Amino acid sequence: MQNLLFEFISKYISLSEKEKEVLTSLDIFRTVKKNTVLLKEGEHSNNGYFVLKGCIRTYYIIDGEEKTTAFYTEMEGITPNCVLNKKASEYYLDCIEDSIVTVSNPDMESEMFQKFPKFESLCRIISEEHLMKQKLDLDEFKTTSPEQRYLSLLQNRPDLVQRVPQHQLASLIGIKPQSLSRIKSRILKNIKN
Amino acid sequence: MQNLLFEFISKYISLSEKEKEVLTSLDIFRTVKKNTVLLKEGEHSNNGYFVLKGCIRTYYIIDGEEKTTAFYTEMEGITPNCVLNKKASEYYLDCIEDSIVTVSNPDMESEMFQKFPKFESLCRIISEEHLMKQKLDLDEFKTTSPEQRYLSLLQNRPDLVQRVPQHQLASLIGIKPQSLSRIKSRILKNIKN
DNA sequence: TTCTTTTCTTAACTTAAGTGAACGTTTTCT
DNA sequence: AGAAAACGTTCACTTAAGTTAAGAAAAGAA
Repeated sequence: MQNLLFEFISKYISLSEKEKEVLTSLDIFRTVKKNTVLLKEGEHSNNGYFVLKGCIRTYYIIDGEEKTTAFYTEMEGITPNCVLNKKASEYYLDCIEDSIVTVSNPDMESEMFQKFPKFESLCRIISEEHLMKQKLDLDEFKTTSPEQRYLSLLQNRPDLVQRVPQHQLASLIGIKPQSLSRIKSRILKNIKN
Repeated sequence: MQNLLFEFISKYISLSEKEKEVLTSLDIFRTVKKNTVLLKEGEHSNNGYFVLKGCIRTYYIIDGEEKTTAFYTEMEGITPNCVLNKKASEYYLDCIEDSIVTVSNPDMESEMFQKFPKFESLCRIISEEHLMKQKLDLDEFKTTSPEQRYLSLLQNRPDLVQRVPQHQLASLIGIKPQSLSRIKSRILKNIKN
């Protein structure tokens, strides 16, 4: 399992054996069962996660309704809001598949940054990269229709369309499950003609 | 003008006189006239900007139509996509007011990081903070209606509603100018009753 | 200033998403 | 295995955004 993490990191910086040992010694790997809730609205957690296998979802409960806003799958990391701003979490995190993740917190981070400044570079670069992607995602959302967003999901995240319940997918593209059903049949109809 | 920048930075890290001098010596301050286009679709630029005064806008041209996706005002920074991914820019940047900005590029950055590792911490922290905000923005967009988004703008960015053309605001919340007009009159009507 | 262009609003009509309900299917639980 | 819950789809109806067009107001250029 470590190797997956090392491979990921090595895309950004090179790791010495010493550094790998320190990382391993932190004992950060956890297996999490499907449907486990990792974070609830209102909680103050310090845990950040990195998905090695499986899928984690973020969702809000607004007017009693679940609103799914993101999925994190293999080689994606999540630092919940409440870890950074020290406020109560506004959303939930749960595991929608049996998963293997790493769990870390800001104290471990600062310790690593002090021992190996390289890790702070790693985190800066990854943050900047994610920030860039996140902005593009918002831009895409602002400039496209629900149907276009569904087609783009089919293109760019075909795995998600398969592994995730449709009503959560609908939420992800900002519509109701009934509308997603309608969009699908509209697309099918247009293909046939 | 420097002082504005130093004040901003001092919210994150403390700056010695030496460091301030080095920053000043970089000669990064520029004034930019209203309507100046700072970046065009297809260009490869290395310039990042930080707005000291004024307003910069990002927009796409999709099917011949301008789609505004963001505004950057006082004390906000922009590192265009193309600087990080080294690909042709997908969007435009322009100045919608006479502005004062700093201009920097990755080379200057790495030089600063080497001379003063503190600056890399600064950039990591700011990146993480922005990433958090950006995710919240996307979550809000996914979970709200255009009308709610407009009301939230009135609340959270009343300055923008004043200083920005309405058709660009409409685009920002993902609708057409006609729909924004409609939403405004709907809101007015509801207040009266 | 005057002319031109851009911006904002309103209106009528079209299109697509929201809503509430029904129903068959799948999954989950015991 | 059997009952219950959750899920996905379809339908009829409602609501809101898109479209096209027109006209008034504001901003910018000559």
